[in-house]
Amino acid sequence: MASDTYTRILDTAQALIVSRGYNAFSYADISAVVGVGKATIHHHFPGKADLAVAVIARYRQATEDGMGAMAAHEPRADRRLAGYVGFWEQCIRDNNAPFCIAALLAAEMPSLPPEVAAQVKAHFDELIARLTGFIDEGLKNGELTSTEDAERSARILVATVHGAMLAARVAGGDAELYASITQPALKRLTG
Amino acid sequence: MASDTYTRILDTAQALIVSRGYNAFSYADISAVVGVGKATIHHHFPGKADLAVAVIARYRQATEDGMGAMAAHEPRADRRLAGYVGFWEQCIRDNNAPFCIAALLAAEMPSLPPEVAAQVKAHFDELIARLTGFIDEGLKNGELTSTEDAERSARILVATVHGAMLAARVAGGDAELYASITQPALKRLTG
DNA sequence: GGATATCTACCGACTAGTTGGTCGGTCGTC
DNA sequence: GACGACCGACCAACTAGTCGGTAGATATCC
Repeated sequence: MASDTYTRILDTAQALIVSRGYNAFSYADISAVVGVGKATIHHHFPGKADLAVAVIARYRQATEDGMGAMAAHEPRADRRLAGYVGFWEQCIRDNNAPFCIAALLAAEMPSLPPEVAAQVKAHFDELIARLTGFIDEGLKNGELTSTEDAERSARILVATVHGAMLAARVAGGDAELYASITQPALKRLTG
Repeated sequence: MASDTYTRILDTAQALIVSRGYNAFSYADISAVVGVGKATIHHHFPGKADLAVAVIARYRQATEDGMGAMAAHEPRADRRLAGYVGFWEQCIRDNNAPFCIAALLAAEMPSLPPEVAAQVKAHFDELIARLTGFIDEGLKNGELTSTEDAERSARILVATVHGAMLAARVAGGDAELYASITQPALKRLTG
């Protein structure tokens, strides 16, 4: 069972990565926030890469859980996509985790330890696969329309969402700007 | 007149930032590549932030020059947009500077020195303004069509381009993937 | 049931290496 | 002789990571 300290280290690391990326957070930062010795962090996560991998692995799981719940409880494809896009709008609005950790790490890709890079790639693949599934269903039952195939539509949607996150971040966390970019992208699929 | 060393420091810093971001490049890295003492870099650029600002300022100028040239020599709006989108496709394909420096720094925004952050914001504003101009012209003379206004169309295009860069980077520099995401976004405007 | 061994969580103190940055000084040129 | 370009040596602060050790819980053996 995951101890309290273990979880708090993960939480803090995640928050720090979201705001600074992989290269600009340190064990000392986490140590100060959690109120625990640096050595303790090494006890739970031997190296920095291990810590980052654990953070992304948990993030991937949470994403999969969220997507799975949506697949189970929301039958309409258009609402599923709106749920994905809207989730991030809310995150930016609440300023809690206003950026997709994987998108941030994607930018740092060339300087990432290989294990971390592999997790980032895995997240992208899973995310695209999930959304491709949603869109594919929607195209077949007529809830969605697109001139592109499902996978390409998914990739375009994700790219737009990530690009909109960047724009919102540059604008100081502007959720309206994010929405004004992503809503048309959504509407193009939902018709 | 900009000395040779001065320019080579800028070039190297730019390349390093493109591949690693602001936080993960050091004076020592540049020193090793350029073959000049660390103190020399400080002589030309007193602080790290000064260096980064100089890199982005030069990048902004180059962008403005490129956009200005396009405005002067390419009368058709659709070809102007294709020029912008295609420029990055070529960069990814050649693997020379396969990422927009400002998009990368945008991700690191919260951990950037204020002067650097200001430059990033300025680049985004200029880029949007230029593309908005192109699109506005195109909509008026019928070369382009869109259900959105010019500025929003520009923001959507830029977001898609930046998101596609991320996707291509995760996929190990896949220019085809970049193109497969950006081409439909372009076609939506050029009809 | 009491002594003993083991395990996990945790810590202070340390290390070797790196970070951005400073200093005094040397060289060649105008 | 002033000036810009440049350098080696240095600095304090920070980096990830190591080490030996402690406190407390849990299990094991007699």
